[in-house]
Amino acid sequence: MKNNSTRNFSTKSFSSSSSSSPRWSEELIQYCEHPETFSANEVYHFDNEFVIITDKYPKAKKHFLVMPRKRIDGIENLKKRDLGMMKKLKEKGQWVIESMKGENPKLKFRMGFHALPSMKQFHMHVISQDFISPALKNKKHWNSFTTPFFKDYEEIENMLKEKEEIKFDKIYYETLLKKPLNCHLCNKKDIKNIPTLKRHLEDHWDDDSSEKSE
DNA sequence: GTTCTAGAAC
DNA sequence: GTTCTAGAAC
Repeated sequence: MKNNSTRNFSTKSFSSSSSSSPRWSEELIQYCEHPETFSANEVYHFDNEFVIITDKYPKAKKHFLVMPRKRIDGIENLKKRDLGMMKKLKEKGQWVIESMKGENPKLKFRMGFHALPSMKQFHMHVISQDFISPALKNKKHWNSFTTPFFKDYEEIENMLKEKEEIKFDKIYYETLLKKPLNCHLCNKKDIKNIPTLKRHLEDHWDDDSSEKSE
């Protein structure tokens, strides 16, 4: 088998010939601009104002991104005037959660935002709290959803009501991502490594009790 | 955001 | 020797 590396013609003049941000960070934008071009597995729902996609690398059994189709670069570019959009965003999120709970009442959800998102285009995570998924692979993945790095919807809405700008300290929030692995359901702290954490999460899912002794 | 992989940890 | 993490990616 050959390493066919001869595909050098630059395809698709995407938005960033002058911008310095890498292409991968802009991947969400196409879902907002052309939701109709994606399969139902990728785009769960869309209308004129919002798109709901299934996360390409889900970190739990159910993991969606809910986004306004209007271009908003990131959480730091939210303004007070977006409070109306936010309320509808929340309703979209709640709608997905209800739908998923209909499929499996055992699922618990949070909806919210990363303090320091990697992807452009403002997006809200709707993620089930089992965190059982092959795509959850490292400490950063874990801590981004289980430490204060994850901001619940209500917190952001309240911040926006109080201040015109939302800004999180980069240094501080990056340190949160390096914290030890602690269980989000029981008092187990400093879990040895990711494979051990994954077994622990499976146990929680199986016996459905949020208090584990081990 | 992911992939890949060197070398740390076990 | 194998498992696991964490940093580079031009």
